[in-house]
Amino acid sequence: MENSDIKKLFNYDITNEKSIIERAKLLKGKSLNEILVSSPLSKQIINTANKGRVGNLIEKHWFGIDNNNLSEPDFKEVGIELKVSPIKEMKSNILAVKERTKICRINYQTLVNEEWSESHAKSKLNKILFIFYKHDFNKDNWETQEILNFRLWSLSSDELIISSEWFKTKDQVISGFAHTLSERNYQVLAPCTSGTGKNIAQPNTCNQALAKERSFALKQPFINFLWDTLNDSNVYESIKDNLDLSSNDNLELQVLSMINNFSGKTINDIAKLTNAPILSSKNAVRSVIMKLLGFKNESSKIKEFSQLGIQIKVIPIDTKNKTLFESISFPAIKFKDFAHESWKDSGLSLDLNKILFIPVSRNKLLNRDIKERVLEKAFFWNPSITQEKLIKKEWLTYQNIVKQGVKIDKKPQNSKKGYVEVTSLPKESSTEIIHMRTHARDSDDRDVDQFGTSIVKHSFWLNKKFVNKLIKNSLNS
DNA sequence: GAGTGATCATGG
DNA sequence: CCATGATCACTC
Repeated sequence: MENSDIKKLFNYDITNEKSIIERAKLLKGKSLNEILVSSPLSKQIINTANKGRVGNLIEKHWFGIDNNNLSEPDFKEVGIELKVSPIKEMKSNILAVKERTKICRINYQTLVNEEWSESHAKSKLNKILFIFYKHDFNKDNWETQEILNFRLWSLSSDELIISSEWFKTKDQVISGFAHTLSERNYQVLAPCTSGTGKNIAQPNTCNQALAKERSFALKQPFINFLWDTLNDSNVYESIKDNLDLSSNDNLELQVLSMINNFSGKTINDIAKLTNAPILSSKNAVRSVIMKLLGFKNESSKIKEFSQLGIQIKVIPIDTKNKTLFESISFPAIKFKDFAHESWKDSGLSLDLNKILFIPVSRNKLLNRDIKERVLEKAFFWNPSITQEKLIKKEWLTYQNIVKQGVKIDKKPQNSKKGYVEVTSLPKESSTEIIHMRTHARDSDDRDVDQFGTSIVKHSFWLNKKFVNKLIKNSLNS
């Protein structure tokens, strides 16, 4: 279609950034069906099996751009690439980006000769117009999915980390190890498997090893940060600014050394040294740590941790044995959603992406006072390849049971209701790393599964024994 | 005292 | 009020 035709039919100037943004603004609140209905083009049957369907629909029926597989940006005159990103409801009231955003396919043969400034990836990354829509996994509701918001993002602010990860991928391909690439070794721009999953040839390999087909993708936490700051950017503070760091490379080490400088001290001592108030709430310890890390507001979110998908867990341990009192919980799942999730995009997979554990010890019997608790040695953890495989296996076991329908028996016991509900879900003792367990206000705080069965709210927990091993390893290292 | 389902308590 | 971090409490 000619640009002049686009102007006539779609009422905006495809060669002008402002005009494109004005057009994008009108998308807010519209359902996919409304977009189709308002389209000046003839409708076609949408193939709901096509993963690019939402993007294609918006490109074609809202912006008048023909679907293509050219390697130039969608709005080529202004160098803007259009990406749609599904938003899912993680827990009530909290909306988050569902998955990574694919940028472009990696061509191993040509990548090795590319320069960053002229690369295929950079041409797609320079400027991206993200369009966020509310995802519905039920295909029958496909057309009612609604556009929530949009954001124009420029590479410049994050080019350092993104280009360095592009080079990291390139270097590995140059050295003939494209077959050992893994998304897990990257923080923002990652080579993730894509396409049909088949294995293809790579240059420079010495044993003819085939590599999986991959694409560059911006990882979920990074996109989620862009989404989250649309709504309220004030809740974030930068830890790099607070600690005066120059790059992401040593972020973790710097954070650790900052915290571990104070290990062995009581919360009271630390609060005094950092001029932090001690709150009466359960996150009192966390608040003190935030002050220690230089945060002005102890309830701020940490910008870089959000972008990199790192979360902090302050974990109570016993002074003597340095072991957990309890397993560690994550937010409650929603049974209906859990039955439909894929492991990679699951809530748990994101929660386990990377964790900063901050153990705080107390005497099991005597010491109830938060002030007297002692900061122990903090450490980062993310699942190793072996651990992740096991976690995924255990997660799938739970998912399969939920898919079939959880069985619930009432067993008499001396509780409020006179019985406890025993489910067919595996217990902690029969798993190694994670288990599922009730997580509710009380036994009337319930969820409903896809069969209409009422069940007490549950969440995933990290097994006590497993985390105890992590603590031990950290103390011995 | 480990294991497991139930429940408390705070702050947003 | 509700989600969640934290912990309780009953049974074996």
